[in-house]
Amino acid sequence: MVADLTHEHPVDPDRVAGVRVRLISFDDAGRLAGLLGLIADPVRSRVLFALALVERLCVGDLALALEVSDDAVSYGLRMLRTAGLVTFRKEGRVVYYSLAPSFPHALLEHCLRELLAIAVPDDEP
Amino acid sequence: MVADLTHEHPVDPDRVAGVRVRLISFDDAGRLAGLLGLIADPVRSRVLFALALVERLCVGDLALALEVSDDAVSYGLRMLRTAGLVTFRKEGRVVYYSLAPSFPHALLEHCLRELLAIAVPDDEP
DNA sequence: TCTATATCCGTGTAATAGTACGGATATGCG
DNA sequence: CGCATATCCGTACTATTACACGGATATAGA
Repeated sequence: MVADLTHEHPVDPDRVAGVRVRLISFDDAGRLAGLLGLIADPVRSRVLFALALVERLCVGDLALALEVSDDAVSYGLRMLRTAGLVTFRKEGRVVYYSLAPSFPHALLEHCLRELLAIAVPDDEP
Repeated sequence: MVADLTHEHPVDPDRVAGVRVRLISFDDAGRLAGLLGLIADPVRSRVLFALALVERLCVGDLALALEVSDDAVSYGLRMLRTAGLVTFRKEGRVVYYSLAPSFPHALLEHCLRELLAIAVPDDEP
């Protein structure tokens, strides 16, 4: 039978109802996913880690430090600053980026390190 | 000039060097991104929240609770269980899913709620 | 002023991801 | 035993994404 017509009646109505009232909305989940998706990228997460380590860096130096192309860094920074996660200050022809003041510094540093520890042991082959 | 040939010399060699030695590797960042990317999805994050709320649910009930298709839930669960974030137990023809024992329950619950609070205020238009 | 540098941006593209669809499998029920 | 249900899986389609490329802009220095 067609996939979406199955399971008309809940197997466990109580739990379903419990989830229905307490679960975050699809919109909120979308926003959360947007933020997480922003960090869920090797270049961007390393940019954030790098900025957390040394406070500020310009685009070219970030590219050198991460060993990726200027374009990749520039693209990543554009998304991060559009989301308000980083700020920049132009000094002459150099643009220095830093973590935004509102950036959840300790939180992310902590969470990401923990998640990293979880991620290392086993991986999907 | 071509984008990737610019910025041959670091503007701030000390900071670049500092980042180079202390930054997480591209591989680690990839694994981290993989894990984050897994959660960075409206369906999957809500699946995780739902399972955290009511302990266990079968596929069809999850679909009902989240108001998405069976297929979407099934697909999401497949990735989550491939990554070891959820476990399942087959009872008759029903498959019940739960968060894996090793799941960073409190950590994620905490982090995601915090991130959600950050994500709500402003959004990219 | 003229040239080189640092960065940004628009466009194109290749890879990837999410999901619907159709079918397969297994289990329980009458 | 046969039918309905719950779930999984392979395939196809679509949307999205990350990035390179070429060019534009601004600034510093000669």
